[in-house]
Amino acid sequence: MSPQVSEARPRDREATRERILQAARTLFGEHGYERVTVRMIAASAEANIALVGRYFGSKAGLFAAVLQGEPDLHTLFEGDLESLPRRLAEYTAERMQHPSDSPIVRTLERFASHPEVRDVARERLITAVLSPLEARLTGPDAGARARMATSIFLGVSAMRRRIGPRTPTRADVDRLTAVFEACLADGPQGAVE
Amino acid sequence: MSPQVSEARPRDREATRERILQAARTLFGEHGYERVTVRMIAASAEANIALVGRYFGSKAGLFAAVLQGEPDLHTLFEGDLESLPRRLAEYTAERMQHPSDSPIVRTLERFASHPEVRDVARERLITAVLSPLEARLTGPDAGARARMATSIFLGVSAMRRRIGPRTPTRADVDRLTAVFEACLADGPQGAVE
DNA sequence: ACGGCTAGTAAACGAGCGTATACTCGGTTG
DNA sequence: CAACCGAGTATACGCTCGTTTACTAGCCGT
Repeated sequence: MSPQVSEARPRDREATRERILQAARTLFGEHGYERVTVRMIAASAEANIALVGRYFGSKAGLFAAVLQGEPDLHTLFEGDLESLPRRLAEYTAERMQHPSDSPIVRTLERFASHPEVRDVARERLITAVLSPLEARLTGPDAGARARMATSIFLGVSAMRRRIGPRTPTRADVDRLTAVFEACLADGPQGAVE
Repeated sequence: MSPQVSEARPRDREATRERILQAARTLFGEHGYERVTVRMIAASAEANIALVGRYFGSKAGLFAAVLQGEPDLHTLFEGDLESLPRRLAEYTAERMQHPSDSPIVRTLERFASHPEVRDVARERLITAVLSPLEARLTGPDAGARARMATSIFLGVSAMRRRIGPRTPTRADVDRLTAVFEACLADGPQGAVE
């Protein structure tokens, strides 16, 4: 028998850890925390179940590691302020089309009620989305406006996936832009009237 | 010993069924489908676990019965069209303050990925919220506008509860009103510019 | 060549889940 | 009073979960 029957993997702690992390990233983003089992992750990573506990302590620890490793959305909030609503709208629309992109956002969208997980996800949401967005805003109530925009930013796509996974049209993006303008405007009542 | 030691309940099939249904309504609304166990429901209703299966077939059947029994939101969408955005905004804001109200909405907000449950919840969401709202709209893209408004309507409060359960201020409601106006307007680009 | 460290494995643990079964017992009916 | 129907009960089944334990086997320094 030739030795490449099963293509034995070299023993590499760091590479295995990374495979598990990547599998968890994908699966958590796809199905959410509670619906993904440690066995699913291990199978997807082609690693032994026990290694998840060994390298990350627990399932919640692995989830935290996933969130830690995800890049921030800073670049989305940078650039000129005037076109920020449209950038948010386009990013939101894109997430509707390619739901497997951006596992962190999908994970945050559906992070559930597991107490252990809720706190770490909440903190991550604040540092990755809410705070950088708020930092860009001027005028009164910047915190409240950023909070509402974040809610729409994440909440819309979480719901949209449920009530009709249509690909957003140009008009949808335009409307979404108007929505973000209305909620980010620094006037006393936003874009109303 | 007086006979009221444990205040033995009279045997009443319909009353017991109703106690289970009410307990499920509350718990599902509070914690979502997956996080509520049949045992929790039975304990809360002070009924035997087996009765849940007897009266509702299964946990998913009980969930469906809860959704069936909840009243529609028709009244919210009735009335004059001009003030509809504000009514939506105020209702959304109220749900942020009193999250235990309206179990159906909370349930729909967080209905998860259980296939059995997703379909019934989706259908209920469409008939209770999306369709009546769409029926009120005129102009082109009424379906798309109603879909986006529904997404915001449910998604915002679902997210808001995560990133900061503050009671909405007057300015928040105003901003939310502007948001709904922007997304419900029948112009080509809503309220923008 | 050969211990020893360690990545990786196999298997089981205890707990909790939804569900199903066999039973008890109170109230009504003949 | 006795037979019976059905509401309510106690309990266990089969399963999956996250986690842990005891073990195997490859690589390295000497």
